[in-house]
Amino acid sequence: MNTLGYVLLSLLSVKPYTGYELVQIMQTASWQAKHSQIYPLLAKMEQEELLTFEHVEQIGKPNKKIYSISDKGVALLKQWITESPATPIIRDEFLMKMYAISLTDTETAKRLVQERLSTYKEKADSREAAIKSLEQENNENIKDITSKHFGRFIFFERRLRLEKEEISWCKWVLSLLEK
Amino acid sequence: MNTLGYVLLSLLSVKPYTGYELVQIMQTASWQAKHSQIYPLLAKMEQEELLTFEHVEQIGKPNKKIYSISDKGVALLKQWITESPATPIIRDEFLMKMYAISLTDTETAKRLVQERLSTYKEKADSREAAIKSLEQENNENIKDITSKHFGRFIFFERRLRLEKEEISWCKWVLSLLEK
DNA sequence: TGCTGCATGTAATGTGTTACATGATTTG
DNA sequence: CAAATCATGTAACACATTACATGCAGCA
Repeated sequence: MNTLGYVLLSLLSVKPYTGYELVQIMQTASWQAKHSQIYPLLAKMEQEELLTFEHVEQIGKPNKKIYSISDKGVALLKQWITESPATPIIRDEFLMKMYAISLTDTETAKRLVQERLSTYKEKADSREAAIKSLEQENNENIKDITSKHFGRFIFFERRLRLEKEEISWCKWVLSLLEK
Repeated sequence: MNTLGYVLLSLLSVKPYTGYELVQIMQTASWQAKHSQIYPLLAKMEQEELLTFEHVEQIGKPNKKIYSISDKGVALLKQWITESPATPIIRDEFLMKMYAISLTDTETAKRLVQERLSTYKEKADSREAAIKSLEQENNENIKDITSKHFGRFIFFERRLRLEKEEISWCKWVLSLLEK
């Protein structure tokens, strides 16, 4: 089992999802993968009895498979969580462009930072909405580790803070570029 | 040419480096790569005349090749910078573990967050040192885009802010776990 | 009528990691 | 005396992306 497998287990530990949904969720999470990687892996994990799936026939839409984590999957996931994580991998093209930004003119620099700012404003907005709905849907105390939603709460909060930080950095750089 | 190639060009646009040094720099940058990927690519880029290298014989140490960016390389890099960057890729095992943290006990959770906190404290410290030395080595105004060091300055600053944010989030989570 | 969303899957290709290989010098 | 640092390189393997493939519904 590779890390992606454990990531899928983590997501499915909250509730059952289709492969299609997992792709969407991962886009705004801290691990990305394309459907071509996810579908075969889900099938493999189902064969290894870490997951089960339910076939759902639909009208007007393609049929789907809803995957759930098994007891064996939960046990494996629990064990993985306790192990020390590998150092995060970041591949940020934009930031590498900033590294050599003096090669370009101020206008291009401003445009790039402005684009980045807009992107992250949108991201932060939808993240805030996600946190709010998580809070509203659960009257219980999600700020307690015993809550089923605690993990997602601190996770979303982490991502939101990153996004806000990005926005504040962009504004700071723009102010330097205005001079 | 793939993105890694452009990343190497970005780093070499500041000053010449050996492949070995590039690996070290990239570890704390926003793109990581192993030497097994870098050495063949540098050779290929040299053949395409984007880079030149100087053979340096050493005593007591292995000989080395110091790579410099060529005019052709600079032109290609400039063009790349102006293009809209791809969305960043994040693979953060730790955060994905946090997603499912309620499966584990409070002590394990604390340990994981504490480890993360320590790692990022160290990172932030060395980052601060790097910024200070960049400021001190250059009396000129590095906060101006015309400065050759402006790019690295805003880049380092970005990374430092991320690292500080991580520390503050860790402390926040630990405070929630203490309850 | 062409595009997007829903939903799954495979094949070919490209990128990245681990392992193999070498060898002197310094540090614990 | 073992491990780490410097320094480069290749080969095998694992992981990830792009492209190919299908098909209905709703929207502009």
